[in-house]
Amino acid sequence: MSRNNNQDLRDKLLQSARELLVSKGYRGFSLRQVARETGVSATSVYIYFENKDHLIHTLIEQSISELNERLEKVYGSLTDPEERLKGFAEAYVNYALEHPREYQIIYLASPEDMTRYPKEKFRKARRGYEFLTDTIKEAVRQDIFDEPYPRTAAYTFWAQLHGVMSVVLSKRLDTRIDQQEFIEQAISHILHGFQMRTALQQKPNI
Amino acid sequence: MSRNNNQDLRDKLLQSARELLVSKGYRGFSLRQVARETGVSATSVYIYFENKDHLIHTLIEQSISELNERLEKVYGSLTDPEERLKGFAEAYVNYALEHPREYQIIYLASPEDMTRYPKEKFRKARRGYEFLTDTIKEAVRQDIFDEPYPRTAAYTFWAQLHGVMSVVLSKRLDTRIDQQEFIEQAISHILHGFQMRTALQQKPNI
Amino acid sequence: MSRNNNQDLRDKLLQSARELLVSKGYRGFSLRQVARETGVSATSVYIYFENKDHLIHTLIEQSISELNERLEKVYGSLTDPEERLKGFAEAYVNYALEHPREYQIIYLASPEDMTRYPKEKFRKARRGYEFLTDTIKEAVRQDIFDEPYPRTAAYTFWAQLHGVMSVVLSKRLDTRIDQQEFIEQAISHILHGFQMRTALQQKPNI
Amino acid sequence: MSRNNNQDLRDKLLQSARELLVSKGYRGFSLRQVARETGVSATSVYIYFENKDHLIHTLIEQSISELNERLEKVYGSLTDPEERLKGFAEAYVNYALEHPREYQIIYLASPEDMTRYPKEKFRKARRGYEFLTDTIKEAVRQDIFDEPYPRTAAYTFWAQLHGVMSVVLSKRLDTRIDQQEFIEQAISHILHGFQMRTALQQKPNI
DNA sequence: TATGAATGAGTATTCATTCAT
DNA sequence: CATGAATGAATACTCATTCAT
Repeated sequence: MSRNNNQDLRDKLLQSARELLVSKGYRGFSLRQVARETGVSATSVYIYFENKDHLIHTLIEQSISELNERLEKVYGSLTDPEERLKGFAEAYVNYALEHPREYQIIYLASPEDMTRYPKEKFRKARRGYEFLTDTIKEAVRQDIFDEPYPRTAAYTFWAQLHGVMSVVLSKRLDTRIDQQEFIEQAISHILHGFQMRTALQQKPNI
Repeated sequence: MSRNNNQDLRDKLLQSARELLVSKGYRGFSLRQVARETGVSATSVYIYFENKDHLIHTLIEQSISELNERLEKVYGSLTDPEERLKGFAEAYVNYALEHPREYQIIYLASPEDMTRYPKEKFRKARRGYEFLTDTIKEAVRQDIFDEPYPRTAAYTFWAQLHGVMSVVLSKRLDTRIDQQEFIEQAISHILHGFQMRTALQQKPNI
Repeated sequence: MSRNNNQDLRDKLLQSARELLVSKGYRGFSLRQVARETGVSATSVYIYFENKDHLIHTLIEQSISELNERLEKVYGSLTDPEERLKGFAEAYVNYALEHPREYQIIYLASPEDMTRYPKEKFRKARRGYEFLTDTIKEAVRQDIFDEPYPRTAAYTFWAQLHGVMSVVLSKRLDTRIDQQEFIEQAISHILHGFQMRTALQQKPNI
Repeated sequence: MSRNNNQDLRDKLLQSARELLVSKGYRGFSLRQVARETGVSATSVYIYFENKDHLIHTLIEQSISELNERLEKVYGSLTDPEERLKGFAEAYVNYALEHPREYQIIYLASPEDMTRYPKEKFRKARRGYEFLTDTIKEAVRQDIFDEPYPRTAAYTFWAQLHGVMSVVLSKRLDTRIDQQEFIEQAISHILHGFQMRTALQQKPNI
């Protein structure tokens, strides 16, 4: 019971933190604000989190886990490499659209900033890349793609998607452009960028 | 002479600000820090910049202008759409690599955050997109690309590149991946993503 | 015990604030000064008062309450309107003389300045006027005074007294004038100003 | 010519200062503000005024002079003591109503605050009291009033008027009270307070 | 006469964190 | 588990004033 309550408060704190972190930005974020929002004393936050960075780190980890879970689901439900890749792209985009706060938190702090916390935790984030790398490797094995460095390609894929969602969520998109259309076009471009490398290189051979 | 001195200090302040803004992030950035770093009283900053936002805005504007100039140079020196597009990508990437601080500043603040400064200035940033849009339109005219929405495609292109350089500069890249290789691969993917859309759609026709 | 300590510090802060507010004026008054004077960190003030205005407002309210209490006591202990009025004048003057700081604080900020705090609280100040108005009304009923607008007359009475004490406390009085004598004369004038209006108008009738 | 220009700028500065001083209050008042408002550099103010206090002092002196002039005019145009006193009251009130800013400036700083400037200048302010004292003395001589201490009575008169106008200008008047009515009543009370003292004391004699 | 540059001091306020309870 | 008290450090910004030009 008490366990439950504690967990509750911890979760409430994380929830408030999430909201503040993205709504008010890194600048407007403070433990005091989090405590105030949660209706608890500022000191109480320290019962659940060592310090500010620890709280933020927890937030980042949670978001990364959730995103990874989505990618894992795709990985488990599809087998064709091309379909999987498309599935990854869609899962990624949907997560960003459905949980913009959480998504943005993932990219909030770079490893550099997080001096106070172990880099080891950042490794965990790489699980998502493994699904991607694995899929690309499989595609190469099946002669669908021609990627000499699958891991590099996986990072490429991820980076391109990130760029797209980053532009969308930071509201930097030209008002004359339809968001939905933009995302679809982008995914289409990115996927075809992979497929076609093979085609391109075959072209001259013909 | 005195002119020179004044300009000097202003520039020095901007320089310090640039460094702090990216190294310490939006959080650790403060006018006092800038002043301290420049070896000048905190008050002096206000002689050259109305307030914090004004200083930051100047920084952003400078960076955007410089990047745009580079793109313009490419636009002026190349005529073939595909080559131009490649040139844009390379210019973009090179700017980001040569001036990582300036590059990151461009994406530091979203229009949302900059409440104190005119949105009109953000429009200026769009000049780069015009070069891109123009080039893609030309490619479509020459039947090289098949893009129904050139402007959307331009944003797509830009967003992908941004994602790539963002990953590079925030040091999020897996240590086992060679940065140079990663960037080249990424550019290659992005460019081919454009070219091949035509090829793809022709494929079934064969 | 701890209760006591807290209340103690709060009171000490209010005390220092009172002194500074009147001695240095609205200008020289600052929370930091208050803290310094109280021998406490500047931040500590914010534990007891939301902000500067809140502290000042508390000060004003306290003074008004105390003055009103004195008037109420007079109201309760005397019944004859003329004697009551004289009692009011004396109570008012004595309060100003005994608690010059508190008295001056009452008139420090006009409703205009206090933008951050509810006007509703200013209404509280009017309780004193009610005693006056009531007394004048009673005098009119008893045919002692001939005041067509008792409320207006109450404000008149109050304003005249305020002018007198204001001159005394701001040390604007000519050095050749005895303060005690000045106050007595003034009260006498003010009271007779009320009584005599009736007399004056009766005169011609004779 | 240049003389003229200089005088112009000095006057403009005083004008801006007057406006700021009362509109924004003592707190919002600053030399920089004055300079800004006048469209001149902050440093320029120091050409015409030694420092902030000197500027403010000049303002106070000017206002006092103007008020005294009005009283002097009344003194010169009326001879009957009672009429003169009434004339003084009306002149005083009218000046406060027509030039609220200037009027309030007179009472802005008490001698205590003006540490940086000679008390001697405050003596000048007393000229107004002399007209009053003189008039009361004359009334006593003509057996109209019975004031043992004419100078004290003069200060009494002045203080009451000040209280009245102070309440009006600081907007402390109850909204249900008509300002015009209030002022008239107040003047009437104050004047009768003088007249009637004689009457009162005669009364018992009858 | 007028100004731009520069500064030290000061202001309100917020924050992360510690400590005793 | 939870909190109130307390603080040192920091921040943006404003100001009065001086100085060299």
